[in-house]
This record gives sequence, structure tokens and C-alpha cells, in this order.
Amino acid sequence: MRNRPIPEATVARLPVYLQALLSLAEDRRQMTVSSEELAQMAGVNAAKVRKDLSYLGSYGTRGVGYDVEYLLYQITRELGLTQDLPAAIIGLGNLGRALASFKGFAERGFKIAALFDVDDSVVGTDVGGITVRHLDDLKDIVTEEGVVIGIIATPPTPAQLVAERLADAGIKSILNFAPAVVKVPPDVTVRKVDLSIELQILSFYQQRNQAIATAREASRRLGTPDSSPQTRR
Amino acid sequence: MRNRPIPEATVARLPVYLQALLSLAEDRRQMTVSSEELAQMAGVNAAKVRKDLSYLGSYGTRGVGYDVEYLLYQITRELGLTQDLPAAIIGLGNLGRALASFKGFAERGFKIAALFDVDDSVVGTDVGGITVRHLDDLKDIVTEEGVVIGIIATPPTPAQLVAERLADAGIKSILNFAPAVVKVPPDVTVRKVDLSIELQILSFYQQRNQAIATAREASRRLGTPDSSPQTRR
DNA sequence: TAGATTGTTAATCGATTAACAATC
DNA sequence: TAGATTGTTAATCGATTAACAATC
Repeated sequence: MRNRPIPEATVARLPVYLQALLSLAEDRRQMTVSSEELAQMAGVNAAKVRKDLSYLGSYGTRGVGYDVEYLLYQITRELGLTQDLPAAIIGLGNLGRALASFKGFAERGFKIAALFDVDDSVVGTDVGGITVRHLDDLKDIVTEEGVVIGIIATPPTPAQLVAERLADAGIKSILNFAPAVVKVPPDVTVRKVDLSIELQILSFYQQRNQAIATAREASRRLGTPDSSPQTRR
Repeated sequence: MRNRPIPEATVARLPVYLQALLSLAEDRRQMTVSSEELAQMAGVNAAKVRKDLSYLGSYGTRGVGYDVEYLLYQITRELGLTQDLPAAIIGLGNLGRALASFKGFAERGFKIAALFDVDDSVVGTDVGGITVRHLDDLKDIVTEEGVVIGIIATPPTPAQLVAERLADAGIKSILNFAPAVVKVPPDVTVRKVDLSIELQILSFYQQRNQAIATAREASRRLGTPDSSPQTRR
């Protein structure tokens, strides 16, 4: 039953399963894992795990579970992590520098192949062993280095321009750290990572939780008026 | 029509509208904005904007649009950004330091109130003007400083322990940057930000786009076999 | 009044979940 | 064979979207 396109929600969870499987594979005791165990580790329910994995194929064994190594391989393959994807970072402020010197890329199927900025005091300098190039050279270097992923780490204003340059250079996958929405052609995929947005969403739930706790406290002091209306006499 | 709980998907978009409205408010030319304009800026469609905003109340004017300042205020209030929320960062490696020195918190309704680590060579040092405290002092300092948001910036292994300490200290909102799933009591909200996961999702779509492009190219060269099966003779 | 645009309805779509037959 | 666990079905739920009456 392959060839149904894998749902977006499933794709977003595959890396989480991968993370869990990697930690299982590390302590080589457990060769097999059930959907229930994997669900526990990934923080979802078992039905979801089975449904998600069924989109990849029938890689489990009834009565037994999933072979850890085999499933690991299948998810890795499905995610396209079997070769290192060359990525470029544009914008070398605090965040860009942090990303450029992040060692975890290689372990996860990525390699920083090029760095770009427009600031003359940054262009030509070395960051984490790579020379920063001028944004104007983007297209040439993307072609030379076979870059397929663009990471925007600029301030919000230039983000749109950078996205256009990336699209023009043939990049189809963009990770956008700039606090701005960028518009790209329909064949380009953009994922946005925005600290402010995450914090603001958290703030909303913080406020909601607070309100619930306050209401519960109030109803406790009044003797749960919802269920026993006689408290209001 | 208030008091329906606001859907999660809507909550996740409110900060994006906020971002757009802030940029409109800046150049004080446009006092009013239509759902269509706001949709353009936020990268969604107009129906979604109107539906989302309708959960907050009826703050628009038919035939006119939404008053920028007023809507800005209402979203800010809904997200609970009217007071600065005190946040604590746990783990002062590369990422923790980058977050601690990030100047954008204050502008966005947050304030870094405390920093924690367990490494003796880090505890006691000053990072961005705040003295790093030992994780064991978490509960006391959270109470003292009124911290309501915990930001986990540790390696994966200690992340679960830190989450438990945070929950124990009464924190109900956690932003998790560690590449690990943390389990918390049901009244605690966790949001996960994981660079590897984002990159891996991007890798999947990269691979899919590649496959589509290759297929298109092949069918172009063969004269679109799907629509004209006579190419296979 | 005519034109514009909201707020809401209802249809559609996609994701989640429980349940269970298949099968190791 | 009995017990365990997958893969899949079908019901349910939540999110998206088009359409349009309400109304500025």
C-alpha cells in the first residue's frame, strides 16, 4: 500500500520517532520495539505510531513489534537522510554564527557548505572554518557547491530579498529564522522557526492555565458551585 | 460570541498577525487593514484571517476593515503580552548563552529573570548581566523572581530531569530546545523547538520536490506519457 | 445608494483515535 | 495453541475554505 502521499502531520513526527529509535539503537539491548513503547518515547499514542509507520510500508511484525535497526533505516531513507545535504547560511549575526558553529549538522545528515552576508566587515572573514562570501555570489556558489537548503538568519527586513535570491538560485528548501513571513514560488518549501512566536504561544497558554487555576481555586473556596449550586443562597 | 475556546491552530497564527500589525503600525500611514491585506502579509488566506479574528470578538467594521491599533491591542491582550513574563533559562552552553544575550525578549513581553546550570565552572559566572545559579536553587529562585516560563537549553539527557524540576517548582509553561521529548504533568504546556527536526522535515520535502522535478523532466522528454500513452509503443 | 468588507454558515478536507481482524 | 501486537477500517473530531447575508 505505498504511494499514497505521506500526510504532513506524519512527516513532522517521523524525526521524533527517529530520535527515539536512535536512543534505542544506542543501548544495543533492545532489538525490537512495539508501537506502544515507541509512542511512550515520542509522547504520542500507539494508534498514531502505527498509522504513521504504515505510510512507509509494512515494516512491523504482528505479535512482535518493529525491528529497531530496520525501522531506523527505513525512516532515515524516507526522510532522505542517507546523503549529506549541503546547506548555506545567510546572515552571520549572533544566530547565524551560532548555527555555523553548531556541530550537530554532520550527525544529522547535513553539512554547512557556504556562508553569506552583505556586511563588508564580515564578508571574507572565517566563521567556523568557512569563509563568508558576499550575497551577490550566492547563485554561483550554490551551483558550485550543490547547495540545496538555504537557512535565513538575517534581520526581518532583508529576509524577503534573501528568499528571492535563494529561489532564483534554484533552492527549493528554506529554513527561515528571521521574524518575518517570506513569500516564495509554490515549488519552494519554507519552514519558519521563530523564538518570539513560540514564546507568545506559550504566553497564551500560560494565561489560560492561570485563568483555569484561578477559577478552580475560587470554586474550591466556595465549595464547587458548579456541582452544588446551594452554596449561593 | 466569546467563550468558545480558541482553537490551537488559531493561537499559533495570532503571533504572525501580531508581527504583521506591528509593521503596519510602524509606518503610521495605514490606520486600517482588511482581512485580505493581513492575509497577504501573514501568508494565509483571507477567510482564515476573518475566522481567526472572529474568535477574539467582532473587532472589525464591515466595508472598512480592522483598526490597526485596536486589533494590535486586542491580540496583545489575548496573548497575555500586556505584562512582562519572567522566564528562566536552564543550561548555558552555546544555545543557552545565545538566548540569554538575545535582546529581543524585552520588546516581546518577556524578561530573562534567572539562569541555571549544574557545571561548577559556569555557576556563579555572569552571562548577559545575570549571575548563573545552580539548578538546585531553581525552586527558591523561581518563587522569589516569580518565574512563569522555563526554557530548557540543555543536552538531551538532562532535559527530562530539568522538566521535572521545573514542574516541581510550579512552572506551567516550558519551551524545550533540547533534542529530546520531555514528559510533564498534564497541566504543564511544553513547546519544542528542534533544529534537527526542522532540517529533517525540510530534507523530506527536498527529496519529494526533487522526485517530482525529475518525473516532470522525464515526462517532458518523453512527451508527457500520462496524457498521451501512445509514446509507449 | 453602491461598493466594500466583515462575520458566520455549511461543506469539505485532513488528522486522530478506538476497535478489531489478521497474523506472528 | 494462547498471547501479543500489527495494519487497517471506520467513526469522530478539528481545521480549512468558499460563499454570502449583514452592514458599514
